[in-house]
Amino acid sequence: MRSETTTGRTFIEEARRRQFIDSAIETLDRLGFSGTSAAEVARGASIAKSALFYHFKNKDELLRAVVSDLYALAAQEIVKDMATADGPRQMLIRYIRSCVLFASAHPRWIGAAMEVIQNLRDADGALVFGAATNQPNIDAIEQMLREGQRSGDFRDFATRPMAVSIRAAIDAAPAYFAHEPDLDPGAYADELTALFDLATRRTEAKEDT
Amino acid sequence: MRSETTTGRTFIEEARRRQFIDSAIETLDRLGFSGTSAAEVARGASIAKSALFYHFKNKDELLRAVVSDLYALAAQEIVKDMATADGPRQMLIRYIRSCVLFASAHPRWIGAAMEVIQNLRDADGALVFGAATNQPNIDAIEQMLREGQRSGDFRDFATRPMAVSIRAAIDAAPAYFAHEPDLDPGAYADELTALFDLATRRTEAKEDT
Amino acid sequence: MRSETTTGRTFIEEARRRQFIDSAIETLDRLGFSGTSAAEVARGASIAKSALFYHFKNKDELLRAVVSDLYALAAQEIVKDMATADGPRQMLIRYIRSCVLFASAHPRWIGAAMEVIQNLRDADGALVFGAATNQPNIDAIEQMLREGQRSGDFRDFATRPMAVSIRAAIDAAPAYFAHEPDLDPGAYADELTALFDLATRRTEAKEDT
Amino acid sequence: MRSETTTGRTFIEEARRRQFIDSAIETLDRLGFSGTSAAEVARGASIAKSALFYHFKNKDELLRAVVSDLYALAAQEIVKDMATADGPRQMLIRYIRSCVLFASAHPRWIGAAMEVIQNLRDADGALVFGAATNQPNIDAIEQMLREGQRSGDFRDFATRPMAVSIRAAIDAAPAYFAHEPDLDPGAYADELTALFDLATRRTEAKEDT
DNA sequence: GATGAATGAGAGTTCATTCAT
DNA sequence: TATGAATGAACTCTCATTCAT
Repeated sequence: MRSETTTGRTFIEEARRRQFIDSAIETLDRLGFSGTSAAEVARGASIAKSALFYHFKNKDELLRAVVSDLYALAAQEIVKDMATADGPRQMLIRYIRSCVLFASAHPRWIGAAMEVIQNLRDADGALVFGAATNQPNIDAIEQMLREGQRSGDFRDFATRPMAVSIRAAIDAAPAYFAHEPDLDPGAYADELTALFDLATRRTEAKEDT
Repeated sequence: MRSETTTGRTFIEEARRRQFIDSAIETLDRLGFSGTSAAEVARGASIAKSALFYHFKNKDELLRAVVSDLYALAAQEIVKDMATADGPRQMLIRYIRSCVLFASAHPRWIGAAMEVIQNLRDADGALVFGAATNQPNIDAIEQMLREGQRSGDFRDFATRPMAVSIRAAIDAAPAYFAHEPDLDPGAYADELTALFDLATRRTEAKEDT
Repeated sequence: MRSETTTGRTFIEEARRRQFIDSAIETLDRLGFSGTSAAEVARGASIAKSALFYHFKNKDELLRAVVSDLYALAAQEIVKDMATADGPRQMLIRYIRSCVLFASAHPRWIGAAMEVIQNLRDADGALVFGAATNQPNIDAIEQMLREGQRSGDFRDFATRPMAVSIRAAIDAAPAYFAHEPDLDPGAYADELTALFDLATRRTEAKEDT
Repeated sequence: MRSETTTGRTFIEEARRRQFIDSAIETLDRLGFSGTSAAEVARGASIAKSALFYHFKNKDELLRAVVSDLYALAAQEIVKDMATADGPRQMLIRYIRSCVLFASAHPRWIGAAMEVIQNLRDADGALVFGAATNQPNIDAIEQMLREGQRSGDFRDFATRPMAVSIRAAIDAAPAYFAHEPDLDPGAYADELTALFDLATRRTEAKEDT
């Protein structure tokens, strides 16, 4: 009977969740994972601490939401960017560029998410967003790379170390954007794409850009 | 009259410090930064918790020791490895190779140190091992790169993004060594050196952008 | 909308604060300053120890409240008593009498407050209620004495040692009331007023009470 | 066989005890009772902490020694001063004067002893130097007062409150000497003796109650 | 005699979470 | 829905004391 979004939550409910998530992002960025207490998040949102546990089952669920909301947004934007890419080299270039520009658009959110990814653990001490979380990203890159090797666009290299390095280079970018806001993200993306294009392409035929 | 090491500590004192540091490394690796309580570290070392505070002024000092002991060892080994390198390209290759092999020799220690570096904060909430800690590494890489550009061995690229990416690729390695112990570190190093050699060198007899 | 007292606290908040303060007084009286742990105070109030830190920022604030609440009450009562005093001699007599009777009404509270005053130190090791706390009392007495000397009611003596001794005699009283509950406070006050009246008054004219 | 003092301790033993006691006095004066840890006392004496427990059964015994050594010295000096006093009035005056001058000679030691007297408690929470410690002093004063009343030198007053007040006035002096080193102790003593002489003596040629 | 090393008990404080209102 | 109040578990750290050397 009452107005609901597609998530099955009321608008007000949705609004409160966003308030808490936004405050969590800001707090994670400012004070880090272990400085991010429920009290601090609630204070930042100007809502009572106990309300947090009405909207989220527990603190972990809030932190997970910080990560998953970001992932959803990133996936959507990056997929859109890559839709029109043509050929393995362009796909890789588009992927790197898209990731870097996304990072430059949300440096603090990404920083916050990284705090959670690197620190949030379950009762056994295992990382909640462990290797399994980044693995799909790396797998996707590896698939692009193997595709390019099969098509002859890429030289013959071990795909795993290359994929890991590409992902690492992308993940290193947001820290720079966060602390050096004058950096030109486009130029930064250009450098990264050039780097990995040179590192991956087949070198025989030499008349490319 | 009493036997002392070069640090001004007795042997037994030195031994206890190592016990605690080793236990801290193991705990950081297993439970992460926020799971690493003084009680857990002491339990791992089978020594009373209060003894920890006899050997270290406080918990932070123990954690700092985890990092600084590693840094001291790494610097020593890497400098030794690079001593005989000849020319910019070889120097970069040696550097990367040396770092990767060092990482493969101490993956858990490095993982533990990273937990501390990314999480340990002072009373003001500022990271103790902040940007200032990794910056020297990146600066050193940048200097190598500029040297190579001046000598004509390297192509013309922005040195900062390249240095950041090199460091990121190196830092991403230990996580893999830790969880996939069958990985061949030498082969991994070969891939990385090839990657960045291709990305940096002046391409023969040609008009690169 | 919620019922509040003049302090800006809710009634229930105010009630809990009083519970803790009362328990602190009882504990200070029974076990002394260093025996008064947060755990013991909470146990005395039959409330969880952590609740203490919900109502008071820290233990020091609780202890300070023990003192300041007492001061507020004492000031109020003594000022009221002295309002109608006429002439220096009567003022001094009223002051002493009023202080002694107040002490006899709250001997344990005063003892508790003295524990705090004599022991509570800040981070630098300086007494929180240092000389500066008692000084105003002594200054007030000195002013009365000088007034009486100017008007010719009091003989010529050094005001400082006299004021210090008056205050000391008053402060010594509650310890007696605490341990000898049968003592008649009125008689005790009479003795003290006689003592200091004789010690201060001008002796020439001899037809006073 | 080895050289011993009258206390049954060797010279060196005696010397060490004094070192610890002196350091304890200094520490009590500087940091107060609860700041006076065994570690701090040992540091002040530049001796290992564990040595303290070789020379004293426990910390309490050290603190008790701070008090009892002072008492022994004080008793000796005051008795000597009073030996030649003649008549109740002179005796009281001599007593007050002697105490005040003694206080001015050892303000810090007295301050330290007071810290112990007011704070040291046994396992049950009872003051080790409780009422029972000061009582003899007060009793002695009371006896002087009663003597004077019997002989007709003193007027008729309740001896207990008077004795308590005299003792309190004496005890209040050292705090002033400690913080105002320019104060003239002789003058201070003169004021006190005048004060209590007037308060106690039979007023000439008159019909006091 | 004297020391460094070790320990258990307990200190103050924080925190995620619950619950009556 | 939202809040103030409360709690138990856990945390870092200090302390008096002991003991092998």
